[in-house]
Amino acid sequence: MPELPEVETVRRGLAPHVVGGFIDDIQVGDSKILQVEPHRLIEQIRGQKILGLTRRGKYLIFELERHYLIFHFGMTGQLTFRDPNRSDSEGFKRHPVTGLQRTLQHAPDRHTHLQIHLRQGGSMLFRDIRKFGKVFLIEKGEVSVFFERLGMEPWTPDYNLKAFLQKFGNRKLAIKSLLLDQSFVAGVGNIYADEALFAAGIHPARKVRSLRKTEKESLFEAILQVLKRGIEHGGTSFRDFVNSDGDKGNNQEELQVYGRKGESCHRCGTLIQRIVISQRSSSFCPACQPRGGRSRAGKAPI
DNA sequence: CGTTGATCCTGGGCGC
DNA sequence: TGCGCCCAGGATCAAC
Repeated sequence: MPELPEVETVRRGLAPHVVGGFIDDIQVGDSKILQVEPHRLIEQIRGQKILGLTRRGKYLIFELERHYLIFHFGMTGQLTFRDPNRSDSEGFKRHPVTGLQRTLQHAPDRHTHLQIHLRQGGSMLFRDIRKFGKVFLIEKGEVSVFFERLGMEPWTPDYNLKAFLQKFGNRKLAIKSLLLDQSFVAGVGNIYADEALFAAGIHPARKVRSLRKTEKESLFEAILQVLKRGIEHGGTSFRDFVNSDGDKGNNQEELQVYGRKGESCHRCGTLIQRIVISQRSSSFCPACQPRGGRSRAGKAPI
């Protein structure tokens, strides 16, 4: 579940290796993940210079001369840099405690669906076990249409309290579902949605229309806070996430509720519960995030 | 229009 | 030990 902090972690790790470089050979494994004809992709990007590497929500964007090459990691997508001057690690390593499947720099395997070799040496490997990831190639002029349905981007002028409050409307769905909607705030997924709701003291099943203004304001800040912490800790490696070096992040150690069902709340000791909202698991502290809300909006704990 | 549910996919964990 | 079953879920699309 690479969300905004994980994609940003990959972006930061990859940029120094690839920006300014030229694309040489391209190898395609399972073309299912490609949203462009394989031969067209190869034709169009071979020889192109990588002018920049940016991010929008959960999308990683390579700026080429005439195109944008765009990655979405889905559930298990990994984009790593393979340095020819470093040796590959042998297969995959299992973390002794977390059981996390991990690897440092690795050679392509059966889950590696795209290899982009660079002229100066080195290559980018896109690996995706569940193949929910996608690779797009679009003309530069198409970029605004491509992202037109994406919502506010954190840390840009678009992400402001006034716009945030307006997006709520008088809707009936659960706040958790709204947070997962990429047309609301771009980049928030299941992990950071649960973490933000905990930080704001809001029960995930609360209806959007029932939230007080003070609660919405808390959530506005909480989203920024949990995303920032996620980036600072190199992303959350709950299962498959690895950074551009093939190494895991550290933010899983910082999680307050996600994946902590049955464990004690770090803030009050109550056991963390898990419920399902719109087919998605939601973890929360029943004491810190009361179903009926609070008499006064809780300030972010931690 | 708003909202929910099915769908894609594979590995891991569990029960028997 | 091995098999079958179920779960995880981002985005999209169909259906209510």
